[in-house]
Amino acid sequence: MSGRKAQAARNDELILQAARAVFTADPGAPIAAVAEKAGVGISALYRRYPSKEALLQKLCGDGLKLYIEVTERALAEEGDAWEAFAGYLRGIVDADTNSLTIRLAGTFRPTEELYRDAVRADGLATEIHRRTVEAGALRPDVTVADIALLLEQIASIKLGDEKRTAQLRHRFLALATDALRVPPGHRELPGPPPEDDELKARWSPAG
Amino acid sequence: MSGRKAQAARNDELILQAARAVFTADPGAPIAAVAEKAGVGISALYRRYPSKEALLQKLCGDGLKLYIEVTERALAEEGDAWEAFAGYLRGIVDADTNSLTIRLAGTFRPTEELYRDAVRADGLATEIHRRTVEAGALRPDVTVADIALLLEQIASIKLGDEKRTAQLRHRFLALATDALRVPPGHRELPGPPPEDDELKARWSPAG
DNA sequence: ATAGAACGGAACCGTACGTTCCCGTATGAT
DNA sequence: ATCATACGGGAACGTACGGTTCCGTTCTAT
Repeated sequence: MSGRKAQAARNDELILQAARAVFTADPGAPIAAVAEKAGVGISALYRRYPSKEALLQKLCGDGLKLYIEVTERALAEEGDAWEAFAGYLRGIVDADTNSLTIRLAGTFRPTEELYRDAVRADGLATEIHRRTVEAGALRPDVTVADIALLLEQIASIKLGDEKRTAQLRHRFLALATDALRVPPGHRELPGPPPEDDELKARWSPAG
Repeated sequence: MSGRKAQAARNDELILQAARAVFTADPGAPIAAVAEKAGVGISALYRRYPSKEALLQKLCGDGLKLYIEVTERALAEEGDAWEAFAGYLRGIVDADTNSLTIRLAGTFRPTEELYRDAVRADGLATEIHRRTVEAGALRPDVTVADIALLLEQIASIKLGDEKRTAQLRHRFLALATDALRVPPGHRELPGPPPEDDELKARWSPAG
């Protein structure tokens, strides 16, 4: 495969990577910025996606699938429950799906498929949380929603280039992790934990 | 004092409160939203501030002064060093100055006064950090910049109304606090801590 | 009554961005 | 070699948005 077909296939990937990078850095970025970053014209974008919304849905869907993948991998681990959980958290931070999936919330209408994947991701997160609590490794007053919100906070860190940002995120993840583990005696956490409804509400158009 | 003068004086305050509320909720909000929230016309705004930028500078300055006030109050405390520090963190979260001061970074040119206050705030934060570390209450591998970035993360939480948001922020502050205190044995934090330069870089127009 | 301060809000204008359209170009078949 | 065509580049279009200005109105003090 060469010539036009090859360029088209290469552009497919180029555009997705550029879009991911651009919108991760700035969720409100114009579509022209994506084209420029990808080194292609705007037509190349519109040939593949009928609108900006469609592109965002695609990116969000991919992010969600990656999230699911990482979580499933963590659930498959058989060793120490705490290590599996800590590795899961690191995996999510590395995958950096929260920056896109969540910061784009409310900027487009979720598709049916997106919704199904979100439910599945939710179920998996609940599962690994439950497993870790039951193993007595994760403090039981921390809910799944707490973890979700914690990961969002870490995703909110953005300083310097990509590499530095990742480094700092892992630094703060380590700090948070110290607080999550069961051994030491903790004070009771103030206030009720975040509810699923509260987190979901942000996906409605009037976010 | 009554009539027009009274309304003018009332509007001064009304406008500032509205501006704070609106820009805290959405740093990119239009100026018309402030006028509407304050229940006044746009003229009332432009009579007091020559431009949007001037209003933002005023808000930012006020936030910085409040930050300084809270920190000074914490430094004045004579009791347990850890309790003073924990109270300081809660005070900053309550004052909610980070939402404005930091999220507005780069959207306007900092004034000379703003710069001086920032330096002062920086000094005070360093002082209370140093004091707490020296008292052996705060883990020594956590820097002032770490604390600053941590407070930013907590300020990034925004869920439901103002009350609920404050509640959740305190919940996660409590979690983070558990990780900061000295007693338990921690793993070494990965990656170098954030540098002052990194944090300051965001204030340049090309943020 | 009248001058003038304070306002309300419509109108103006520049900008930014999603989308469309036209044209050049390289490809692959004839 | 030629040609029909798919593909992509990027200018151009239309629209929405938001900062700022401006004018008519209202209310106060004299």
